[in-house]
Amino acid sequence: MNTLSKDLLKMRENNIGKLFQHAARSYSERALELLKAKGFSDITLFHTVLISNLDAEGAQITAIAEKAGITKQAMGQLVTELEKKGYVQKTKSAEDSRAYLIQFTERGKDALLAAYEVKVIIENEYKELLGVESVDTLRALLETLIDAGE
Amino acid sequence: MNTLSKDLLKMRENNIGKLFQHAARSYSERALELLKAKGFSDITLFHTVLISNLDAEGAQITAIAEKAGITKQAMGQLVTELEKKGYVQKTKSAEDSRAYLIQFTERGKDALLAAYEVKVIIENEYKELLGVESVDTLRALLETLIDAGE
DNA sequence: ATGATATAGTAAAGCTTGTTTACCAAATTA
DNA sequence: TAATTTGGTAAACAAGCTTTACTATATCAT
Repeated sequence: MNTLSKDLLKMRENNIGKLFQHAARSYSERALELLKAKGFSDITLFHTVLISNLDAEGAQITAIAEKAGITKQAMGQLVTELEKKGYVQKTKSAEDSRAYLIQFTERGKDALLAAYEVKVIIENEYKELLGVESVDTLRALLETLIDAGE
Repeated sequence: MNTLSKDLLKMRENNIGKLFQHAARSYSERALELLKAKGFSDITLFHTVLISNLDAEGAQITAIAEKAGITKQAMGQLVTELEKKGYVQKTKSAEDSRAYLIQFTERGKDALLAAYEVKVIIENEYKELLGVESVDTLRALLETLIDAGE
């Protein structure tokens, strides 16, 4: 069973995992492109990890980190970067003097709104390409797979 | 248009890009788990970039790199690592004395076979979960999206 | 109230998965 | 034969993290 048949080699192509990866990258690149077009060229997708996990009331670093599924150190770094760029602000928490409250600045809110618009644009592009029903199907299938994997 | 409504915040959840990412990670983790169970615990998914882009006849580093879509330096590093682990061998090319021929060792062929089996196992798991037709649909939709993105 | 423990956050080092820049040697082309 | 291209290596750097270790504050048990 050790000889490598040509057939086997041919069948290596197109595993679903790779399709997921390519789709993810394709989405990311498009999203970044659109975000740039809307005037947010200093944000990377790394930054959107924070932006998309912070809510309007603000939250503590540890809480956002947990929600985002990364360490608090990594989130701390993100906060520092986005604070420098003027998207979030960091104030000492009134209730807990160890903690900080991270909140959107006005520019941060603009970015969140833009991110949302980008999402809608891309989904519409998908709908044009595949049809509305197929996009729903795609989403449902992905969700089923992801839920099963946990 | 600057106020952040709760509704908007709610709608941030579940963008398709994230679903792609999660699905990709879920696939990767399962693949690695199965590969480990088959006795290949010293390979990471990074390594499969080489394994899945090398064919039975062997090829030059630059050629594999181009196929894999990474730089030749990165591929060179991969080759070095997998050579150390005994999965590939590197011999001087007869035709071009600048070049090397990278080929699978017996263990490398075993790994390739195992990788193929893993792929089949995961696809069967997906078919059990979603049904055969839906897996085909999923694949077709992903391929359409990816093709359009290029 | 006090000591033990948990939690919020920071700091520094290291890892993975690469890229960029710079280079050498051999091959090809002019 | 000179100029350019190609195969490969080396070293430095970068993104996007994690691990380990630490400080300061808060909470819990006694």
